[in-house]
Amino acid sequence: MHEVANPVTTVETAFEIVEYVAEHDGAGVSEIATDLDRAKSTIHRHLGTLVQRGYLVEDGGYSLGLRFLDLGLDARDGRPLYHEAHAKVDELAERTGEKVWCMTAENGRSIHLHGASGTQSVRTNSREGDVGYLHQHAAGKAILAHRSPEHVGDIVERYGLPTRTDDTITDGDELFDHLERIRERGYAFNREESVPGLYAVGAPITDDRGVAIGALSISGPANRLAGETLTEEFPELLLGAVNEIEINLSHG
Amino acid sequence: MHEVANPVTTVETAFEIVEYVAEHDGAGVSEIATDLDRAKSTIHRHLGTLVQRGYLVEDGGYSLGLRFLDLGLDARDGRPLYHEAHAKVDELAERTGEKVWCMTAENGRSIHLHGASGTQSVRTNSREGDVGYLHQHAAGKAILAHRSPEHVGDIVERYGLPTRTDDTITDGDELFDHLERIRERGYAFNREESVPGLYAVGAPITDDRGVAIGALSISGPANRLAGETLTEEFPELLLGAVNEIEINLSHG
DNA sequence: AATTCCTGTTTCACTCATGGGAACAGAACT
DNA sequence: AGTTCTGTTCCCATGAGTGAAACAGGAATT
Repeated sequence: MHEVANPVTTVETAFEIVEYVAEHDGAGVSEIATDLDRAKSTIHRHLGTLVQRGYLVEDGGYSLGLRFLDLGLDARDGRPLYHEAHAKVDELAERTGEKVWCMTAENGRSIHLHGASGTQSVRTNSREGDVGYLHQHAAGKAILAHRSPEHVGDIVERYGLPTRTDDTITDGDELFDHLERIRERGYAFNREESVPGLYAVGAPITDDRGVAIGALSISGPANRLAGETLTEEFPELLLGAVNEIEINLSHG
Repeated sequence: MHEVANPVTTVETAFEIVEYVAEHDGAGVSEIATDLDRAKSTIHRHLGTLVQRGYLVEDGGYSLGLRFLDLGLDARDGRPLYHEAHAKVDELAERTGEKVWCMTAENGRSIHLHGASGTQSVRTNSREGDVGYLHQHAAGKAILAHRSPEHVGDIVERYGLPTRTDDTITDGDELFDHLERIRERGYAFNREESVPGLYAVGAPITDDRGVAIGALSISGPANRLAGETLTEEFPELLLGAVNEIEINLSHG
């Protein structure tokens, strides 16, 4: 997994602070110092520099600055996948009435790129930009199935297989078995592996070399995604959409 | 403007690198090193740590990581203004057919929070998350008009009054005159001060104490935003929308 | 095929900046 | 007035970031 030899520790603490503020909006110097186990003076100085650059704002407690929004949208808009998948995701959501996501992978984690809700979509607590684990959902497994075994092994080694429900895959061998079948089948299922009562289908978006660069998924309540809807109708819709996206990406 | 005494310089260089990559997508170690005038080894080590944390990705050249998207959307969703203004902006765009923006200020700079296009909107190159100068547009001036003169003075001192068109305000006294009139009038105009041929109206969104926390603006081609449309109709629409937003913010 | 000129990588001293401790001030509450 | 938080500032020691140089690998040149 190519560990970094000498990380710049000062930068790491800076981002630890940023990430702490992200999770504890409105935190103050003392609170951050005690929770991160650093001297108040250290935190104070870091906060000052981060504020000056616009990455944090202070208003009786520190919060994330909108500087991140600029960079974040820049990052998103830099991915052709986002642009190509956007309309297709919306279309699938309208057609199926369910929740549809375009996801991608980065650093061995899954990232929600764009989602659309149909008329009867379940309300999940997922949000664009959310970071998750690839082995926990249909889209992520579809991606893993189309990556090299070494790559998958590295990811498992790096993050483990954290559990979310009783049905989350927690065993490495089991995961590889799943991926094998997903590769043969062409798409992945998720039966309550991430959220109880939630089923999903996911299909990979691959590049010219057959490596997955992302995936689309349709998810909904288990009772509605039953029988041929789950095993025939939705997979077919996904494969059609995915195919179009792949063509547009290799373009044109 | 409360300068930071001792900035953490290592963190500053880290963000210099991040910002460089944002503007030069796909840049490499050598390029960054020469342009930022640092040793290659330094850049190399910084890039490594930033990649490991997910803030950059490497794929034959470095790019912004989607980690920023997560933080950026977090920052955006943390602002009540964004949520309250969202629907109103969409509504105004549909009703007027023009481009409507909700903007806010941070660190003395303007930030595009949410925009909506009407049926005949001009295509501007503005994007959500974009950072700009407050004195250059209607929304920004509306905000400045409802901030303390000292605060405005600090901002002018910090960033100057950069020009964009022949009509951009470049003189401090002139700016304060404008703000005076905007304060009396209740809304601001922008006649080709940011983009040639583009007119706009902006109205401030203030808190309980009368301090501006953001603004709405409607912009369109000068020929269409003429006469009473600019001076009567749109200001009235804006003031109505702004008023509702203010009520919801102080809530409720 | 050999050479050149790019990359990116690694190593290693040196120095400077980071980090922590402690002293300080100001607010909020008792 | 006293207590206990908060955030701020100073300063010193040390540990970490920086840069120079040497290195390796690839691409494009000859």
